[in-house]
Amino acid sequence: METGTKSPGETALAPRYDPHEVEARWAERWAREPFTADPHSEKPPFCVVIPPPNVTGALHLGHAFDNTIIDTLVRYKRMRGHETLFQPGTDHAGIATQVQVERALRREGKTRHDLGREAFLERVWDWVDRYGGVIIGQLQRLGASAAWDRTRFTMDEGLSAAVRRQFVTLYHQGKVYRRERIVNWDPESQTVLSDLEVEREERPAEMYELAYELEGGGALTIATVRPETIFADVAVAVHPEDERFAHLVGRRARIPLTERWVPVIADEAVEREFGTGALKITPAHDPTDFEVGERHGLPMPSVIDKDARLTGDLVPAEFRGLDRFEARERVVAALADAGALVGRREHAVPLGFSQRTGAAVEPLLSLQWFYDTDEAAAKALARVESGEVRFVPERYTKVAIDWLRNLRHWCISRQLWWGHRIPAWYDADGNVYVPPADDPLRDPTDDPRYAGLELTRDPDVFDTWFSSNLWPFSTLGWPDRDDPFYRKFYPTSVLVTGYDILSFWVARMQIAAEEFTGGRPFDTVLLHGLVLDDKGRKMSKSKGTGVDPLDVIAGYGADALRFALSRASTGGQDVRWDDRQVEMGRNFATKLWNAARFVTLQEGEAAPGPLAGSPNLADRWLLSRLQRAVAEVGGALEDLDLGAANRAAYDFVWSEFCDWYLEAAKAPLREGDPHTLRTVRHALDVVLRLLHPFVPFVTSELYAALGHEEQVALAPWPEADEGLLDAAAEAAFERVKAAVTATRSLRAEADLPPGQAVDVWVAGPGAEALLEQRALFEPLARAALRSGTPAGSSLTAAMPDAELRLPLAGQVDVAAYAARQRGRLEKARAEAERSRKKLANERFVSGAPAEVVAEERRRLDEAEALAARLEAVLADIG
RNA sequence: GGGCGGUUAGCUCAGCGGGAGAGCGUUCGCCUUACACGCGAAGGGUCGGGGGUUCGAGUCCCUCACCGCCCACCA
Repeated sequence: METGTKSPGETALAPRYDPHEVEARWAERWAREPFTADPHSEKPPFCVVIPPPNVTGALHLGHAFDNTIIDTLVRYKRMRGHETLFQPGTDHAGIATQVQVERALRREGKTRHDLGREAFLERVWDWVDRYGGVIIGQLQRLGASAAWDRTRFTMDEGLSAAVRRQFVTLYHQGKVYRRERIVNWDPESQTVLSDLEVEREERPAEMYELAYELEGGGALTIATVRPETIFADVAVAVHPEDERFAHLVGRRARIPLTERWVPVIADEAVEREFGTGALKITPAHDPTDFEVGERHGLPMPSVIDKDARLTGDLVPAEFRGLDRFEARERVVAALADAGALVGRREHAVPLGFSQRTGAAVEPLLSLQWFYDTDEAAAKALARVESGEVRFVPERYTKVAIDWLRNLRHWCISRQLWWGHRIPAWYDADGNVYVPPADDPLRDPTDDPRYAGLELTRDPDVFDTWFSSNLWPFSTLGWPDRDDPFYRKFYPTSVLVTGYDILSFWVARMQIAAEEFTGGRPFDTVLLHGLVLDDKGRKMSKSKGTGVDPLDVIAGYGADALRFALSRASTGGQDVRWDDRQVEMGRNFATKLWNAARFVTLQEGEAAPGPLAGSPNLADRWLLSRLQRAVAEVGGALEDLDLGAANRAAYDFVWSEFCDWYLEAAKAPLREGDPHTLRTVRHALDVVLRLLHPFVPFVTSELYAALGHEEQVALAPWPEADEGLLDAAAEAAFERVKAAVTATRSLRAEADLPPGQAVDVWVAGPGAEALLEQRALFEPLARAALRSGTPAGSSLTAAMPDAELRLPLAGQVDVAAYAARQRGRLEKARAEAERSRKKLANERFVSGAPAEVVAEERRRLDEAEALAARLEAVLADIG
């Protein structure tokens, strides 16, 4: 590739960095030559599967967050010598995709029923073909170093077969069963939903008190928020220990507006304190009532249909066919007329709404497929409790445990067309036929044993999550356990996702892994927060509060976006969107570009031989600091703390490498110092590798510009070299830095133009050491360093071991200067006083660690020396 | 009703047991031949309130307040 063959001097780096051209070029390369994984490699594996985005969706910030974190880790591990597999792919997203296509159809004035199942599915597949590649391209633009040659889709042949095997196996194990139970019905999308797909929200409503006439006289008043369902009542319940009603249990009550008499029963589910203490039991339309009905063996008539309208013979003709909300008003009016309505008041009730359509969910009795996950969940739970599966941040361990403990049977069938069709067939009598366990792909209609039977296939499909739960192993070749990828990369290393789908996806993957792989699907779960809008609310497309990552990339570049996201990933905290963080990333990429540009502009021969022992203090300081930075960044990445890694890398590169080292290197480089040239080039090389996981594009371009044939993504992570650590050089350089900073302050206080040549006089015990580093000091301070004290008046900067004096020239605001010095003196005195007090405390001296006490003594000395010098300075001013 | 997170400089956030940091913004200087998406200097915080543990507490414990999220079958 042409970008890989440039050598320094061959093509100068552009004076201004343009991320768009550079990023587009590298993204295109990584798409064309993906980072393939070798399952036969001897290297240790590191595998992360992408949380599969909706195949027809567009990249949003949640995806950008997932993939930035994943890719940063994967790039790091790759450089660290792991065989990495970033497994990409997409999800068919059953209900979401079907709703999209139905919406498009509606614009043509059609419904899916006008087309019929087959034609509709063709439309969906067209849709997938048309939009299906879009999000993959967007992920590539983000710089995801995934194995694009292995891209999977949950409706692929292989993955579909895996889903089918899952169902068939579970069916024959008796864990999957078909039953009539109360379910969450979405009347808008006309399908059942799992409990997780229902969002609870409190809504203002009314609670009605209704009097049920008792057999033999009197009445029992019950409380309800759903008076329109009274026609499906099969009992009235009170608490077994409620003496107010004990005598009524066993008698019968008449449902108002009807002539039906139902028993008064006693059940613990009734709250004595709530409402009137009596409850109507409507098993077909309330989950609690359903359980009560089961306990008491009550009939379960339904009066609401799948369009949420009142239906059936039990409903008086005048209400039949009415929508549930309209019916409520009419029934309430009728109840009032009949004198049965004895009270009504405002009462907030938690209502269920479909996560997808927003429609109010209707609890209905319905025949559906359920999955009993208890056994597998218990195994998964044990692995979480033992720490075999680790959660980061750790607090989510408890959330995961709670969730695995309190699982209810999962409704896996959906009345949709788009998805994996349930491989179950029925005969005329309703008997179920499922493929044999050892041949799950064989339809019962092709099974000679059932020849002659009239079998119809279940029209329903599976919940989307009933395929994505297999993702960590279905993408690696399962059910073929001999697939080299499955053998090499399973279980996967880290699962990265937002905490909001912990229960939807993470727990279900663990359960599926227990069922089919007999173990954990991943070692570690790294959960990140949600990206919130600038006001701290969840981003929402419908409210228009969303930020489009593609706009961000267009405006600032993908490196900038990645920088902002990795920096923001601390402790699973939510991220409030802030353009300034992205700007920071853009500026950083540009800074790096310019630093590299400076380095590549240096001509000459670098010194050969080892780096250690450079005669130049700045070189030794930088090499030592570089070691620490590499260790810190690597350590933070090993801890999965990307925010800390990002900060450490940023701080080192900007504040130390650029601000101090490159500035300090300028003078030696001007004189052709081969040691400094070598150090500068080496340091840049290391810096590019250090930063590559965070800002892959700009580092790739620059690394190539340094003349490397191999791309930086495949270069080794910087080697730790303890021999380059040099505490003495660090301390000595810090003293020079302090003197330079003090001199610059003097300059600013004296209001001297930066161009003006000045002398600075140094006196005191530290003078000698500074004079030795004159060559380093002078260009940084832009001042000539002289020994001793100047004649005439001067501004003085006091350091603990020396004074720096700048001769006064012209008018200076001495009063303001003196005030500042007094402020410093006060501060120094206060610090000295604090240290003195502390050291006078016997319990501190004996109780605290020796090095802390020693540090305190050092501080005291320093503060006292500084105070003394400041006093002298102030005395001079008068 | 349970559980969790947050409250640190004007803004957005790091720091989570040894004397408060960053970016942006503000003030003052600078086109100092890598970089004005920049350089230098400066100002700015009793780390939400109260109590406790400790030689020492943004940092650990308790408590209160406010903001936010998750879970939950009082109709």
